[in-house]
Amino acid sequence: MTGTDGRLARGERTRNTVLDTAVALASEAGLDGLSLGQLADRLHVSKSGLFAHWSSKEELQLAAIEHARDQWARRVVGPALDRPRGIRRLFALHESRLAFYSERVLPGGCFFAIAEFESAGRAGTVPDRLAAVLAEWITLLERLVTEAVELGELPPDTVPRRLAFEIDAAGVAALLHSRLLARSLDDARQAVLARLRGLATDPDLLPHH
Amino acid sequence: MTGTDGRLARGERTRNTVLDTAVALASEAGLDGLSLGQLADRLHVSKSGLFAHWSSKEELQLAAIEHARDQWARRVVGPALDRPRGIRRLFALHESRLAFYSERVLPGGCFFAIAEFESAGRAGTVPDRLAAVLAEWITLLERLVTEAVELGELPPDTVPRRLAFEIDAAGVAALLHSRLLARSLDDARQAVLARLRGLATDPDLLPHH
DNA sequence: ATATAAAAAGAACGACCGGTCGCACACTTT
DNA sequence: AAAGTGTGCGACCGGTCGTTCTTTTTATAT
Repeated sequence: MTGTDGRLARGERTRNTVLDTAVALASEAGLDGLSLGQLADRLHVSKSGLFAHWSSKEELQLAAIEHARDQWARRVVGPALDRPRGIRRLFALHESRLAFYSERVLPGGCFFAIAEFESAGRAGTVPDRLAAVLAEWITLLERLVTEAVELGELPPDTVPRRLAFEIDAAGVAALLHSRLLARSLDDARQAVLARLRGLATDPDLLPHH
Repeated sequence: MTGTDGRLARGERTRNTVLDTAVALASEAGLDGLSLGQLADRLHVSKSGLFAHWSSKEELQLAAIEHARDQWARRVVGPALDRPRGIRRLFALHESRLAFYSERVLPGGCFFAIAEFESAGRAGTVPDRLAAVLAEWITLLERLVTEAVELGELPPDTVPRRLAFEIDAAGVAALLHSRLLARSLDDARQAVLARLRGLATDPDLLPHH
């Protein structure tokens, strides 16, 4: 009987554990600041043991990106997609993003934000992949805006790209200031809520406060 | 006759040159990522020569913060304060910030943004000083909003803290995405312009597009 | 039981990190 | 002229970085 090789299963489990910690550490120090020595120490593992699973730091970084993307899809995008299409789903996405920050799922707040800042202007496989994931996120926001327009919940002259930018901006700033300005997460929620209620053809689809 | 010690003058000149480059490098790699070796190489100077002016990397980091703050005050805040008080000055501040980014004054875009991300959640003299400078910036934005309200150019029920947050958020997101999304700077301008024109008692005080 | 292959440890590498030291030069003060 | 001070260099320190190589442990397959 084959199919469940305990060795492979153990490796898979190890990889997952390592990537969990790697994403958490990188959310604080960035993908560059992430050090294999510190990562190994945190996991009570030898540094060379990591090379049994990834052949270089860059490969581990790329794996961490995919891991963080999965986490984001599961914890932020997933719950929003449970809501009905349109303006409610759009706002729910913004709210679950803010919840991800306020629940401190990652100690640094957000893996992608610091990674994007860090790799701005640089070239390479890692920045390329990060750019692709970011484009995915912006496209998702734009698509939800477009759907709300098509459903008649937002006015037809809405510019999806700009509204998506505005909503994302609130999230980015909330994260950046969350350590310093206590109310930044609440400000980000209220700002987008007020903006969407101002635009919505039926504001009652959204919470009142 | 005293007052012009050639040695002191030379030192002052050197310090300024070093800090210019330090701020530029730190805008890309962050204050942590800033390496004394790379900084010295870029300036065609020996590493130990840097220690003739600052006793540790942390002191150089603190000096770089003050240098970047001066630069920001001169190139962003100063021009805006030439405009008449009120909503025009408020929007001018946003515009000169975006100009600072689009002119690529710093190769990384903004010294403070990456420094703030990097030092989020950490303790120490450097994060403390960065927090103080950020608070200064937010306070300035809030004050300009408040002035516009007092002049009757914005409605009396305006919440200065929230509007300041919204304007800052557009700037932060514009910077973060400027490397990837070509129109992010224009989006940030249009978003704030539309928002302020929507609120203003006299929209003609602001540009039309 | 034994062969096999994945997982992990351990030691060592060259490069770079922030930092220290002594020394030389330029300039001012006495 | 001598002493003192600001500036800057080159050599070097202990430590950490990513990486490589060899060896040992662990679990499956035969």
